[in-house]
Amino acid sequence: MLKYSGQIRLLVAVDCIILGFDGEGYKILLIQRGFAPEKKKWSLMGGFVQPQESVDEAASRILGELTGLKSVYLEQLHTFGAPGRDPVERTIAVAYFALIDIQKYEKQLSKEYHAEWFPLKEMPELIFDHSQMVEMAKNRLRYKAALHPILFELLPEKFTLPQLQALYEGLYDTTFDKRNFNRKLLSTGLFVKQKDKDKDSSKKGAFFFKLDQGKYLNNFQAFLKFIPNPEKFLVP
Amino acid sequence: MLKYSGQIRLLVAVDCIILGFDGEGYKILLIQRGFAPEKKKWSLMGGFVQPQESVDEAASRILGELTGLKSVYLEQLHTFGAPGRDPVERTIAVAYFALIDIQKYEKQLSKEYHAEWFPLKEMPELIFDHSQMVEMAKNRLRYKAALHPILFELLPEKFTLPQLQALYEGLYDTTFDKRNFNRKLLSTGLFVKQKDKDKDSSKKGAFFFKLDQGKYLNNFQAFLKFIPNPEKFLVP
DNA sequence: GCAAAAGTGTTAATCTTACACCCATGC
DNA sequence: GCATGGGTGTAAGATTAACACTTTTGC
Repeated sequence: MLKYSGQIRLLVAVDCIILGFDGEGYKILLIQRGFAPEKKKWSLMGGFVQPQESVDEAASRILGELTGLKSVYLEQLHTFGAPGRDPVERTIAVAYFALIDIQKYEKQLSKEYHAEWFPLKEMPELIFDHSQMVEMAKNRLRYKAALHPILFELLPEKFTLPQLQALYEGLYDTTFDKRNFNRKLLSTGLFVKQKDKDKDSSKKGAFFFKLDQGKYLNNFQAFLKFIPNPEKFLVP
Repeated sequence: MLKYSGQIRLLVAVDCIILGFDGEGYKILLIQRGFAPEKKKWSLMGGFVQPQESVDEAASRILGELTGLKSVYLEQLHTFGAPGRDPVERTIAVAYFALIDIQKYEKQLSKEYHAEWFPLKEMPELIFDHSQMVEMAKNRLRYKAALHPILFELLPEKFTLPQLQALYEGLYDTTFDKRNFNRKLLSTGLFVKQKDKDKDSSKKGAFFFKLDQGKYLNNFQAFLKFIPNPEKFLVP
């Protein structure tokens, strides 16, 4: 089935930037590369696109192999195609980023790949152009989260307002006024207050909220200003 | 230099969505495919990534071959990788979109490809998944133009406020109040009023403006709300 | 002199921000 | 009883949106 003669064919890989939140801060899931070159160095989880699967399917498959997760938020980020980016052989990398709730899935991580969660701020040096991919994923997430309710992909079903605020503050590495923050978030109407409280992180306890799933799915495209002064934080 | 054994290699193509504005409306530059399958059907300008060039370079090269243009706004859009998208042979397509000022460059179009500008709203059926690519490019442009001063890539050096308004109204297929529109745009401080007027499109004539290049380059990332109620128009 | 398009200000409503105190509880 | 973190309201300022008339000039 090779019919465009005279053209070269290239390896096409998928690399996944897997970001998580554990209630404390952002983490990234990395694997220790098991083969040369750069053996033992840390790397994004990746793999080659197979003959019968789409690139999107390859990304899902690779994410599933590492974490056992299906139906995780997964979005194509960017394609990296410099000729020398993989020294072994020219490879085009399509980068995807995934958002997962670490607490929910921690135990499902495959042992096979020596995967480890790193605090995003203490990420080790990565192979090839993977650091650049992570940087781009961070920017994309900041951009998107300023406008769309995407960060809920990182939270458990039930969450508290202080947790939510920590999630936003961690992403933008800043602090927000909790009165204004709560008012803005609640005004979206996306949340349903629960009767029970999270008593783990304070004496008084903070009420749990759940997403109103119907509104969430219908309002994802809603263009909301979740953070003040977005221009300070965003890179287009 | 084939060292990742056992993996298949794929054709990697670049397809360019070339959008222009001619003072009247948005246009898209298409070529008539010169070979089977789908010969004579309309198509985006594309080509294969060559051994020594990056994917970005391939996009620039392909754009240059068709239009003779260098230093045009060109941004990677998305990678399309379904197995059957090109019936001839499996090909991964990295789509880019370009913005150009038609009036400036009209005459440089290469004859070689039977290229033609179509009003974006009267675009013919395209081969493969190219229509989907165009749809995505439109959404991306709408999204980006609502927040960043990107549409100036479509205008000549000197432009008038009514032209600018037509540019925005055309993109969102709506109308804006000209008092509010002018005030909002001018409040960005990105424009320098000229002494001369454009007398072609009205009797009274409209003053020309130029971009303040310094501010434009420094403020591109500025996060401005160029259109009211963006949530009505945007798809994330 | 009139048709056609350019240009210009004000007001009301809404949204955003800054800011400080009380509440509930575990220890 | 006190330390810790959760929860709430208001007022001033800024921004946005709605709205109509005058100006210029080519014909």
